[in-house]
Amino acid sequence: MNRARSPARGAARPPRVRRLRRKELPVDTVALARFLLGKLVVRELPRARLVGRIVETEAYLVGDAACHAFRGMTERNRSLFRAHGHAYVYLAYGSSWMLNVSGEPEGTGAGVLIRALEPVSGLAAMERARGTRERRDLLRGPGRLAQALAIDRALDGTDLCARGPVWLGDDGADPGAHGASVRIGITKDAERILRYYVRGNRYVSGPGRLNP
DNA sequence: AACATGATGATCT
DNA sequence: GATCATCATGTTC
Repeated sequence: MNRARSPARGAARPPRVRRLRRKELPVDTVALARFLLGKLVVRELPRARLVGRIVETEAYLVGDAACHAFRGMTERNRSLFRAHGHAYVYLAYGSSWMLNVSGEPEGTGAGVLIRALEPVSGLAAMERARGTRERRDLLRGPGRLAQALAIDRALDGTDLCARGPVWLGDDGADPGAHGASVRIGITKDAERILRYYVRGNRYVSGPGRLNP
């Protein structure tokens, strides 16, 4: 591999990452969507640890027609009803896996879609999984990040606050200023301002007009 | 029939 | 390099 392309140029060791505890997560889906900006998604693979910083999220709420749980629990959306901090992974458009974090107490269906990550470490494995070395395209977009991190249905229901194949971390980095907009790619309840992103971050997805 | 998308190619800078 | 329009895709209800 070409070490010159590593993002950790000049770093003697990777930054220390602390796993988030469930009681640290807001028990409110909107609050969680904002809280997660700047935090880390850590994917443990047999040969590598892949890490990305969350730079874009969307909240899907109780009573929200765009939320998969809107019409009640089904076999697919079951994980959305787990206690906050569990993974809900589903297939969109027949080909893209979506990673969500459940956001309410057990029995209530709502969650946060992780829409984009900034690459932090494990870039070589991400490049292999994505079939490109274009850094900006590795994790920008919910389907791309799932592909880069080898996230699929096998991870649905995973406790993201426990030791396991994928979890949420914090390295103490300043999350930076947040922006908000309508959500991307939906038709129902499309006017609600429930998308959050890190202002000025190059790895945020979506059209420029939504990222002022 | 709808759908929480991405790759591609055209066009502009 | 950025942005935009187009369409392939197959699960889910």
